[in-house]
Amino acid sequence: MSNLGRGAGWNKALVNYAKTVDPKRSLDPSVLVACDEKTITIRDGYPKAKYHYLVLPRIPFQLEKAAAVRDQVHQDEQQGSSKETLRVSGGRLSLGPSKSDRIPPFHLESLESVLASPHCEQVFSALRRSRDVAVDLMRSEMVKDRQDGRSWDIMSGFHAIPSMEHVHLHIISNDLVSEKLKNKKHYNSFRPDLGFWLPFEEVESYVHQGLKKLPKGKKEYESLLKSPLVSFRDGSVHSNLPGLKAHLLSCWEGEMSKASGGPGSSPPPSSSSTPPQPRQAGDQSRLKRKSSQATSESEDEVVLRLKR
DNA sequence: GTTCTAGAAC
DNA sequence: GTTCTAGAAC
Ligand SMILES: Nc1ncnc2c1ncn2[C@@H]1O[C@H](COP(=O)(O)O)[C@@H](O)[C@H]1O
Repeated sequence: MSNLGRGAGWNKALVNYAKTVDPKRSLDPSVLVACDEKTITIRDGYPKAKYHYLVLPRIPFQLEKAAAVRDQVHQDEQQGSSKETLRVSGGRLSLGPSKSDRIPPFHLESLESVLASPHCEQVFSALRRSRDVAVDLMRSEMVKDRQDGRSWDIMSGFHAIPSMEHVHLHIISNDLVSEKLKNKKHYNSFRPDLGFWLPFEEVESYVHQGLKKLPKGKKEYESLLKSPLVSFRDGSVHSNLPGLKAHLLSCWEGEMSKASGGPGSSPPPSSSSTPPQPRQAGDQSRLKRKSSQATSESEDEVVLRLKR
């Protein structure tokens, strides 16, 4: 388990987390945020903002039987199979969990494979539940960490083309202020207004519409990562990363110091953001300036301890 | 000379 | 994905 960052197997780290049998026992509390029957939420190992979690469907992922039959019906309809086949698969007699009641692990390899899976509704249903929990936990953590008890926008979404194996939902504070944000690809992959970042609700709506793949192709998404360094805050263009990072820090500090609507006031807990309209390079705006462990029976077992 | 980017890693 | 670092850019 030594080659986490570099070397062969670097892209398997999240699969290992997803396979954890007893996360509360075997994962360090500094890593584990929460878990339930279907998902596990961890802290991102290289956070690209002040707060950054990952929600992973667990392996094995147990299917709800009634829903699994619906999945099968849906799949059969799409494939035009006979009702005879449907009766056999849907009417199978079985008692208790069995291997055939689990999502085949390869369906969970990536966002693309989840979308293509007949079980994507169940995966997204579990992700939504855990997303909501994770956002609440992150907000609590923000409040706890600040003397003034403020919190700010939290985004949840996917990278259109992920690098790490196993589908993972990013939950990330919308500041993008982090020492670990080191290159253009990092920034553009989380820029909410570019198109590589896919808000959770957007992908969820694809699932509900029955769309089985993303609207754009791989090459198209990848080309977005090479876009110039445009601030998601005000559309300003930056000629290098250190300059952009200084700008992002000052924007966040500004947001934190401006007058608020009162004690405890914070932005609505929406997880998407509405960015400003991109501004044309060359106009007169600022350009290129140098530089508590839950007990066993709860639905969502919250592991993150919130100190008062 | 220092800062910054971007490609190799067996 | 990360780390390391050569050499481009300033
Ligand atoms: N060993 C690791 N442990 C925890 N998180 C990781 C690890 N390696 C990479 N990550 C994170 O996994 C995420 C993968 O992002 P992506 O595949 O681009 O959606 C990134 O945010 C990384 O910081």
